Amino acid sequence: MSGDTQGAGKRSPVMADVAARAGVSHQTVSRVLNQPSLVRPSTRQRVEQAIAELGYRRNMSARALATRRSSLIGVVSPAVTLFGPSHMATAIQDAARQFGYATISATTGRTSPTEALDFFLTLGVEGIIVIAPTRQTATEASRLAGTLPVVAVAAGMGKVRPLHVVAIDNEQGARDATRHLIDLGHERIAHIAGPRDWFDARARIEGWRLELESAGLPVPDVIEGGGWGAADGHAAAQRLLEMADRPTAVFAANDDLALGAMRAFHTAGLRIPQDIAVVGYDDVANTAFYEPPLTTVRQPFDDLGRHALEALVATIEGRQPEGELSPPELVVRESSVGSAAG
Amino acid sequence: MSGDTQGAGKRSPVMADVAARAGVSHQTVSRVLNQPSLVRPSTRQRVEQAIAELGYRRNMSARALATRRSSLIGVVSPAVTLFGPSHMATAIQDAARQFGYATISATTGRTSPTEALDFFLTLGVEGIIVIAPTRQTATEASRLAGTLPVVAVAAGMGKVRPLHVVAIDNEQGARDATRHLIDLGHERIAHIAGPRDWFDARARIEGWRLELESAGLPVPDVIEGGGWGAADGHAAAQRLLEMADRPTAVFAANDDLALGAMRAFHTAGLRIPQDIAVVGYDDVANTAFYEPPLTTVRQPFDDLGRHALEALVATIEGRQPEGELSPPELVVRESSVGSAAG
DNA sequence: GACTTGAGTACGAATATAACC
DNA sequence: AGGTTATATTCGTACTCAAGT
Repeated sequence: MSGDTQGAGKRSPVMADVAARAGVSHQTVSRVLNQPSLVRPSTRQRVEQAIAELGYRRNMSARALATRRSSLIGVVSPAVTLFGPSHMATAIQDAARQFGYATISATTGRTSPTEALDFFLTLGVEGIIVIAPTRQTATEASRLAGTLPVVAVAAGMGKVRPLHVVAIDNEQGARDATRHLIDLGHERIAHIAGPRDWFDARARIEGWRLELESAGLPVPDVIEGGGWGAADGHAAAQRLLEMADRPTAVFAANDDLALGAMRAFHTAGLRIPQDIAVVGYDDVANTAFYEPPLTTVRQPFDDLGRHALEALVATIEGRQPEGELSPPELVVRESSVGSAAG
Repeated sequence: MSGDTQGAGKRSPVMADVAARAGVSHQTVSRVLNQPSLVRPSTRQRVEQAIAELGYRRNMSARALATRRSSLIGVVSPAVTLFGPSHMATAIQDAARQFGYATISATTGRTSPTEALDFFLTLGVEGIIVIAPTRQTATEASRLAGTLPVVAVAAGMGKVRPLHVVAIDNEQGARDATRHLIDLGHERIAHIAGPRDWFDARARIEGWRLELESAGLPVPDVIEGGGWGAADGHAAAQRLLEMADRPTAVFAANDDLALGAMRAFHTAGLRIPQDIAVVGYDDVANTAFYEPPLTTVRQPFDDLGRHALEALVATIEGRQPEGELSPPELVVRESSVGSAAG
């Protein structure tokens, strides 16, 4: 069973090959690559031509070994099926590329945190970004921070040394959503909450509560969604429908919960928003085509991801992280205001 | 500005440290790690203990340099916001981990194919998986295959040496969907197609057409969605509504198109499925909570991803790729059969 | 002395070869 | 011999230091 296997080409050229072709030492080639200004233009050009002709490419492993820098960053995130985390992961990846880093990702749930860390450390990542939606993951993240640079993305951690934390202001977004419903004249505004161990879920509950209180409105019991899925929203809405003093508006902790709730309302014969108004959170894809189009709060996930990466790079390079995050933004659609009503 | 920076700990232990602690040579340590059976149990145990005590961990860069194997695999995929590609990417990642590989991903669109390849080659990936939904990307993928092991995931490529191609049978899925509508008694069944340059889009058109023909039904003109988004489906549906002999059923090339179409139908006052039945494709998240719940075709993306990875690993190791793919599966919901109707 | 270039070695693990009990 | 362990070299790049113009 011998014979040519796919990809079994000739050995790729190394620095020495380039040096030989250009008639210089390998050291000069290295300098052309790393400190071009120190090389005489004519020599440099010869070397560059040799590089081009040979299709030479630096070997990252050797480079990493010599510089003790892998150019690798680890990203830990919860299940990628979730809109926020997956968007952030993409944003992080793009930003990393711009800074010359490649990202390796691990998913919480499939891989245990310890296992993921082990994987990352063996690969020699220079830093880790942890998308930490719960206290547990955040705690684990902060534990790592003693070992190597870590940035956590967590909605409600406050400052936790030695961890740098970036976060969107979920509380403000929730207040905006609730305020919107109050402004429309609603007085009984329910909240379908996400899993209580998520910072985001808690922050949205808090924002909803605070806004109701500041408007002098009653704060009903939170309706527990249990999870983040449409099925959870559907179940929660059914419980809501059985309440004595049924709310006239619902603020759901995310768009999936809202979608499930709307389905339950329709099945029960209620009209949205005439009989019950609905507001979601996240502005996931297609919310504009829900039945009816969903009013929701758009989150600057791209910003957040880029911000997290920049903070990590700053930390790796020993600088102080900076940068501003754009706030969440209410997107008004028909699920709260109707097609032509106010 | 000197002082301790986060993560600036002491240098991590190397093989020599382990060797010193265990009172052996670094060579013996290496053997304990790579060919334990060749080391006397008592020695092995001493070394293993030293490893544990020091928290020693192999340095991948050095290892990669010496073995000429990076344990890295590159994945090229279109925008991650798309359901199929992102699911597959996750499945690939999980499978890769099991085989001892880490995945690095690049997104078509943000990064040019050439640029992505360059990135991968510099990192020294051992192979590449290209999720190639269009002829263009597939062609680019096949071009790489001369350089290193490549597996393409493409819905309609057929066999293209030296490329190994894995694919789901989109045509069959489309036939199943169309058959379902025919069985329900529909005779005018329209198709809202995806972008024509996607293999998947073309295969679904073909399946729809073949099934109509084999049932002796007329094959109306394809309605071009243009893109894959709900907005595209919405626009396409509006054109459909203006048709003289309006269809009684619509098979959309994916769930987003179907969602947009349903929105347009509702706005036009049509009932689904009584006035017009709708079937989608993909079974994305939440389709069970659409208004009404959407009949669709579930694709085995996880299988496909794992399959692609296994094929790549086989190719890297010089074996012949094998394995079976599970077929697509029709998921019947109310958008085609109503809540209690037939 | 300013500017370029080259020789030699370190990085950390793997491995062929030799030495040991 | 046979089973273990040690020595020396290799992988490809970066960087210090010395030498050359």
